[in-house]
Amino acid sequence: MLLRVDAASTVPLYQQIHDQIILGLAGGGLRPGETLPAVRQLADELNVNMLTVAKGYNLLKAEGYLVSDRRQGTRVAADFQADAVFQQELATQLRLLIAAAKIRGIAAPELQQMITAQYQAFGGKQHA
Amino acid sequence: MLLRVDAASTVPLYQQIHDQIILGLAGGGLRPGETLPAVRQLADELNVNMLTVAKGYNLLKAEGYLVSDRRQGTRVAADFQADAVFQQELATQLRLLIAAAKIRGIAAPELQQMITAQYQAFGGKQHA
DNA sequence: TTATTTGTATTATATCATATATAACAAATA
DNA sequence: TATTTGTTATATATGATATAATACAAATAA
Repeated sequence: MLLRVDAASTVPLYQQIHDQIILGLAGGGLRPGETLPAVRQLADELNVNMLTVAKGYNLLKAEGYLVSDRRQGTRVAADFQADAVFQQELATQLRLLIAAAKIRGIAAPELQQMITAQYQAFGGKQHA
Repeated sequence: MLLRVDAASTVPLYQQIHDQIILGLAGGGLRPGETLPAVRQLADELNVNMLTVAKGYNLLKAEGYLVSDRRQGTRVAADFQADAVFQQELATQLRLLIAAAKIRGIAAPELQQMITAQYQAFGGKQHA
């Protein structure tokens, strides 16, 4: 899976790494059990510091997407469910997006169709 | 419309002000043409600095939600459409949310129902 | 006129997040 | 033994965030 970062973006580098791995998991470019690049290797590829990659990995580990040990490096977790914390986060972030869309005249069906399209773009069968 | 901020949150104060005004617009607690509190007054109510409120207002003005002049203070704009910049932002942010939901086993219909519920929670008729 | 209120601008300061650089450590492997 | 893994530690630099204290221009109200 190919990762890229934009140093000029206002989005922190570790957050960009985090987000792209989430997108990779949804799209099937990363699968449960698969090993990710070592922090030093990915840092070298992206021209960022080792600790920046580690910060992105650690965030994903705290969320349950990745696991690490000193034998096999960092791997995708076997499975991850939607716990209460995630449900709450999702609802909060979705509410703000919906509010902005609604006041700009975007109705519910239009937003729902965007969801349908995005789900199909990710593909239907991959991942845990 | 009542605003509150949480100084302990990781979300910047000016961003909290920004987000709550968006939610207020969607819910009808704020209407087109309505005057907002003066920066000094709101700063006093929230116990934050005047410039922090101004930063939140300025962000909303840059997005087209508010307008200011030195006569009548800061008011809600008459109308605001969904331009290309907004559409792009919406799609990007929605994609990340959908990716996270999908890999946690949340299917499209569940997400779409959340949208239906949130739209109804905001109410159907208000605002431009 | 004078005083007040509005958003805005300026200058200074403090703190935290972000990011880097460098080095070292423990655990496992080749 | 040497290498690779994630991890930890220390130090440093920069930008974002937030505050403080003034001041200004424009409009309004007394």
